[in-house]
Amino acid sequence: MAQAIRIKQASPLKASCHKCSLSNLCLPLAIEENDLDRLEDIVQQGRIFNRGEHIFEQSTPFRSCFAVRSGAVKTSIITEGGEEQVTGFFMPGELVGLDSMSGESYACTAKALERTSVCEFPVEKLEELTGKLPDLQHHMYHLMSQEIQNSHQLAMLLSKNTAEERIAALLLSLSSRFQRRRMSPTNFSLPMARNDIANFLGLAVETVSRVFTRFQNQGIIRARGREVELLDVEALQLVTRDSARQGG
Amino acid sequence: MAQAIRIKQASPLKASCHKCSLSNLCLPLAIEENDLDRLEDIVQQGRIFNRGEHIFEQSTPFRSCFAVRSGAVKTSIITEGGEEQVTGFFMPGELVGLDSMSGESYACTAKALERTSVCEFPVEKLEELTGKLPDLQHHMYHLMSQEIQNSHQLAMLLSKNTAEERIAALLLSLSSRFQRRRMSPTNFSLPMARNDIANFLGLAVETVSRVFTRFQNQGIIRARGREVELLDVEALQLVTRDSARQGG
DNA sequence: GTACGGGTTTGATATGAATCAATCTGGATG
DNA sequence: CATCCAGATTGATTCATATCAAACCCGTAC
Repeated sequence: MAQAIRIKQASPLKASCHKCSLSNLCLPLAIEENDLDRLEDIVQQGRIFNRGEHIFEQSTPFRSCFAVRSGAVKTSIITEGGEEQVTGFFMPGELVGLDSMSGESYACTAKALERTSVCEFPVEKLEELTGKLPDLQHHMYHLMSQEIQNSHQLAMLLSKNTAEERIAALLLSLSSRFQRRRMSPTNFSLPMARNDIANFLGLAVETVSRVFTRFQNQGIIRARGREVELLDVEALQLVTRDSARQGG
Repeated sequence: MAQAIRIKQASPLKASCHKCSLSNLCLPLAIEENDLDRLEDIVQQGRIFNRGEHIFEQSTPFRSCFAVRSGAVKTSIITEGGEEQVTGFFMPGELVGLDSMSGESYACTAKALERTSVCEFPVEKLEELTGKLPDLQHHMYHLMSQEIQNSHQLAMLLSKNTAEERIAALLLSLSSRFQRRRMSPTNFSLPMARNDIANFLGLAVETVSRVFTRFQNQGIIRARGREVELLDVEALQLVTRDSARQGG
């Protein structure tokens, strides 16, 4: 018993990227096998967060980016008026905090949507390392620009698409992300509440609820609480492209 | 005299960051005086674009980022359906193309809104250089995360704010950006058409027009075509905060 | 088991902005 | 100078979604 504790003390914070099952999704995917050690040197095995706990909070000093290891994370910004705007959902292998690399403090709050574990990358060390490993630097640029594109995509969705289109798009996005993680793309459990979906997509909760039931009545999905089954993926894709049909 | 010419010939494509009046806004602001040469080594003085000309086009091979030198640029993405979504406006000193650093091809189209000159930074060389200059690398991270934040801010505006709030926010954003460039913050000429504003803010042109006249009738602004005068900046700020007042 | 409460669903009504339809303006062109 | 045309404005009507209000569902606590 005392020994178990001892062992933990021996390498208390280091995570193993070599052994990590997410290495093909997360930062390791960018770098050579023999450079992995250097990444491991700077990674810290973060602690586990229970549902609802903050991983970091807006306006507190910015120290690290976090890779989701298991669970799910939601990021949001709070306005002066106290309103919340959900800016993203993050699944295992995805990096949270890239939007904060511009300043002294976090630009958003990150919250665990379920029991979640993360790996922590202190920025200073990360920047130092990316200066030495061009591939890693390149990958960081890649991730950040991806994040910009995602956000533009979201803006597009918000400004041009109907409630149904937005929700279909979200379901499909989640679906493909589950698939990349080798989970069922048609049968999954939403990590977030209706409320978060509504906020993220710029809708009222009631509207989200209504669209879910409408889709259900049309036989496109089956939804019971957070459990969702996509019965007709093609139909969903058709919904998202409806705007295109009319527009072009 | 002959000497002045000689100097120009010696570096036909090279831009002078040393002498550039935008050096306190653009990439040079990040780096030491004595490293400026290395930045100059990779910059190419781009050509001048007339109103409406493309600086780069979506889906064509991604080669470079561009700093606006004079004029103004609009970026937009085109959907499969052919719809356009304006994703941003760029003023002198700002870097265009950061959202494309993730892939082989440009993620958006950049178009000159007026007669515009740019400096070109080939990505390969830029990445190489940022690997050597930590300050420059840091600044790139800074710019990209800023871009993410901007985009989140836009998403927020689109999902939570009324037409009036969105337009007030845009006017204030432009105002402060003009100010940073030592131009009047209250008296400027909009580089973009109403149509672009509408598209960017997720509104119909008619709505933009109506809000402009409404603001005008309230004595908050004066607008004649693209010429705009902000008569009551505080009132504009109040408009943007109205949502906060009600929400919190 | 019963009571509680957050999250969700359903229904009725209100509303901001889109859409449709003219009209207007001002700069470019012959 | 008259014509043209894209962009901008104004007005009337429609519509998707917010809002308000109530009921429901289910896991948790007592």
